[in-house]
Amino acid sequence: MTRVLSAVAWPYTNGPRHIGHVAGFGVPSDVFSRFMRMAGHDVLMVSGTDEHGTPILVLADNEGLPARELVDKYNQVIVDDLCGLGLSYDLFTRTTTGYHYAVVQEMFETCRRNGYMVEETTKTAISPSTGRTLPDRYIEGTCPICGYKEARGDQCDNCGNQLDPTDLIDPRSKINGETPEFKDTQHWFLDLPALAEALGEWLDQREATGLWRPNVIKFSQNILKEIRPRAMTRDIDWGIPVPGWEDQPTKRLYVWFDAVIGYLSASIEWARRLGEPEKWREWWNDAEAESYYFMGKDNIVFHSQIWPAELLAYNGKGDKGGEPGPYGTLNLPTEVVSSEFLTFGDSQFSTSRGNVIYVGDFLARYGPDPLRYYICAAGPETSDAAFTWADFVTRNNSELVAGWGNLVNRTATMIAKNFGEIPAAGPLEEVDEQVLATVRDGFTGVGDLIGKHRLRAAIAEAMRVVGEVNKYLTVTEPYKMKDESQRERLATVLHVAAQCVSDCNTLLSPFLPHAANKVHAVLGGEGELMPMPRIEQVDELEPDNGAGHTSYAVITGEYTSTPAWESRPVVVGARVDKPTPVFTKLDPSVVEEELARAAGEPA
RNA sequence: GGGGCGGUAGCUCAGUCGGUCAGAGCAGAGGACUCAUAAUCCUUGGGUCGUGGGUUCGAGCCCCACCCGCCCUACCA
Repeated sequence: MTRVLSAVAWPYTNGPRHIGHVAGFGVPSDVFSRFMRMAGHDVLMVSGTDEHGTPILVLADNEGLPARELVDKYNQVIVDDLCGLGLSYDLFTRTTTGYHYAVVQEMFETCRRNGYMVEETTKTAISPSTGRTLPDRYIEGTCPICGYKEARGDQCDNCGNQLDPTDLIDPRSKINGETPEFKDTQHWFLDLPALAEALGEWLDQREATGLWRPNVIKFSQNILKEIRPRAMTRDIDWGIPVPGWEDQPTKRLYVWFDAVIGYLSASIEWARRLGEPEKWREWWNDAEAESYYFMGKDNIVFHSQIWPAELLAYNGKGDKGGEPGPYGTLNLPTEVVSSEFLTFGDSQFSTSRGNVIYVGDFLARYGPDPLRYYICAAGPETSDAAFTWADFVTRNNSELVAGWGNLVNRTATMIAKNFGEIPAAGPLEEVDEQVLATVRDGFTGVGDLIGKHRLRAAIAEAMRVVGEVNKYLTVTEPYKMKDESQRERLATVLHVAAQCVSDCNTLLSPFLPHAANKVHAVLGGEGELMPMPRIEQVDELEPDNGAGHTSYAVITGEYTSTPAWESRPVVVGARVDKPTPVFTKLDPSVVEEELARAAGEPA
């Protein structure tokens, strides 16, 4: 048994999440976490919404809402969506809690005490009307090199040259068109160069495991070459106050500094709510514990560089030495599991262009498991993957419904018709032994692949096993055994089939937990096979220290009843009625409907 | 501009150390069967492995150049 931290990327509360988001971090992390629990490991799965940063303020202005109300609104939507997908978080919280603030401030202070936070003066663009930092990307102007009128502050999209916002001719804010002011400002910088050697050693060690996806490890090592100090504070009035700068309300911690600390603060919050406030340490201080971080590729730098650098600084493990703070020596990531991007046809999902499929809409129309299946079978695991409605319908109908759903249905129908309960088996023939062995071997094959985060291959292997069981029924032809003399053989074949369906259901349960519960019931099982998360309203633990909530919704759950990753004998005599289909076949017309909907036409 | 990833059958993608690697699933075609949501099972896969060079006895797999797509480059997974 190993303690496994499943650290799942924190969705940003600037809108509802689309299916590309959950394809990147959500479903893969849940499949892995569910599997690891089944394999007997002690999993702690944490995440939450990431609610600070300039984009929130810009959007709040646009929507005419205070930032706090805006993040409350989208936090609620995201919580509903992720819980609806069945993502089995132990705690899904948020960054605007007093508890998170306290942990972030402690991390900051210890990093600073250890010498890894350096105060520097820089020139930054400020919005004169709001006094906020104007990030380079929010500034545009005329490119001094090619004369392109809409060059961004950080780069000209026309000639490709990297720019400094102060170089732009006629710079203006993309938010409101005003001319930014460039002025000197004080900020705390994380001294990444002083941590570079330790980071490099850690990455080399990680590379040696051979487990990281090659693009992630290579990218991470590469960005180490040009490492520079990075500002961990901002001129903004939305975020976590900077310790020591409480008298300057327009200085806050950089959103990414605090967001990654969420993995730690959520773990501590979880333990505290459990009533065992030190229990989180089993995942963070024990060097034997493992931690897996799930995200999209645009987040790699924050998880393979910034976050480990913060941890090393906290642990006092960089060039400047130092001592860990009260949280002790914290574990660095075992593995950074990054997905590529799911695209919508040929282009990226884009909320602003309306080229988007929201998780909530998808769940309402098709339910969680068809989406989970699609993401596992065709998701952006090692390269960008294109979602199309036609492909979704095809995979749903010809793989999920016709392959797996049909096997469940035909097996249960024959049992219901002939026995009404799972019959006891007579003597097994070779064909029976073979199919049972094939299914049992599936646990090794599928499990290894999930452990390596190869979900596409894993679910394909599980579906191959399903195909073997379908073949078994075709070969043994139980539906032809109508004579009384064949009754024992019929019972044997159907018993074996039921056993295989049950085992296939276990094999597929990390991917399709909702369907797993239905199949479990079809075979006369009692209760829930796979535990599900729930939404719970909780009280703020540090009401005086946070962003003003007194209570908020979290996703949590009780997962100790998770079944083991192994074949479990079916219960002879368990009642089996004529089943209703577990999966729904989709009419091909939904492709047209969805395309019309995307085009903004009434469906 | 710099860095990264990718371009393999109609579609979506596998191809670890260079030598049965030219593959899988789906779609299509033919056949069998009927328990099942017309589902299942069997048979059927000549695609210049983006382009042009190079290294090698031998290259999707290594090197060079080029074309195309995507991502990162201080705040959209």
